[in-house]
Amino acid sequence: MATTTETAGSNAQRERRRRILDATIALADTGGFDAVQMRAVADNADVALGTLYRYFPSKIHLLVTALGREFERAEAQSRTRAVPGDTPHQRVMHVLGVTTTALQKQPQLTEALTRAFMFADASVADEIHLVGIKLTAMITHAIDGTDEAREPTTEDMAIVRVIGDVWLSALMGWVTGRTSADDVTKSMDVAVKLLLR
Amino acid sequence: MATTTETAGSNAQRERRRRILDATIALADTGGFDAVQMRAVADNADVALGTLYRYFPSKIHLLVTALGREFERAEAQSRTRAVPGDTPHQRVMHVLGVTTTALQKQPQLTEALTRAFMFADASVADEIHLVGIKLTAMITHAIDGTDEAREPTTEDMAIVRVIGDVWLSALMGWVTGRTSADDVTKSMDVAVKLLLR
DNA sequence: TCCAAATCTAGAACGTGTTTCAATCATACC
DNA sequence: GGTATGATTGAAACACGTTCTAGATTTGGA
Repeated sequence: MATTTETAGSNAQRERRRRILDATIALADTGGFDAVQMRAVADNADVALGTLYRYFPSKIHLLVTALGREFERAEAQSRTRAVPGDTPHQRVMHVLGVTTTALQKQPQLTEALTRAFMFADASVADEIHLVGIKLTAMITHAIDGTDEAREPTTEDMAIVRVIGDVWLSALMGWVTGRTSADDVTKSMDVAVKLLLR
Repeated sequence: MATTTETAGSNAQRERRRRILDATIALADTGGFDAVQMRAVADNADVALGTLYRYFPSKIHLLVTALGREFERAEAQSRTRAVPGDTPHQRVMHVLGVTTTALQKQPQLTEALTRAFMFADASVADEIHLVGIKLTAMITHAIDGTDEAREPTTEDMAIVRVIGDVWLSALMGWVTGRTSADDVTKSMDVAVKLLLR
């Protein structure tokens, strides 16, 4: 793999970067989007405010990058095992259900990361794209069900895109307190039923 | 109709409210979300900052209310005529196409209103709900195609919900500069094809 | 018409994201 | 080892959403 942002720079720099992202996640987990204050992140990560801004040009970049790291972790884990369920619908719902449950356990963190994702503009396109790829991989893997990666068809990809859209929208409703976590699962179920038939 | 927020208060108050919303739209149309600064809105509407906050408790409330007003206008207009097209798919795409074209002509305004919608939390639930109702009405009317309103089936409503979700997601990609307006139309087309078959 | 209550105004002030700057520190190269 | 270059620090300053206050104005009822 080519040298990416994660592995660039000196040891000390990689350490700083890790501390910053750890502090970000910790603060987000405690108090959500509003608790991720740049001064607090800098303090907790033991770097100066200016340094924080040298590593991440905005709060949104910071949070979306943190989201990418979490997503990467989740997707890597999901990749290791086959998804239970007899039909694509069941398997997709299984993955979505597991994920939703996980998100429910850390509502503040979910709120912070989702808000950042929604607010991100073109300057964060790369990080957003990474998240999209990971999500697509997870759902495609679920439709497939096997350990082996298969080349998804055009229709598969379209379906996955729509599922991702519905998911984001449902998540948005949940993190903004307009709907319940149950509603997320329900609307996913309806959408998946419509799409995988 | 019961006395709603729009018609409550004295003449002078209704006038102030209208001036505020007009100033909001004008600023949004010029410079998008960032240009809608509370001090600028107050100045342009000839009210004090404190008064602005008495009418709308936050910038998000202000923008989402303005969005509701615009949506109401659009839906009222769409209600007056039958939608052209021979199939539900064609008719829905016609409505979405017309709407997307309209939004493209005022990209800054679209950006401001969409961002506000995405950022809105539970305290704006009423205004959000109004927008949802209007959108649902427009798409249901398009599926139907006739002048007469028909009671939508459960499946209709589910489909309309999913279409709305995909639309929001596509719009989000567009207003944040990650995708083109063409992409919006394309992804709507794919989603509608998947759903209305 | 007059008064009490509500509303409006002008402006200061606060919090947090972001920028800037001078001084200090670390690193790489001679 | 010495030095140039870049990174880091600490702190101040700015922008904009939001809150607050004291006084002026408007409104609605007696």
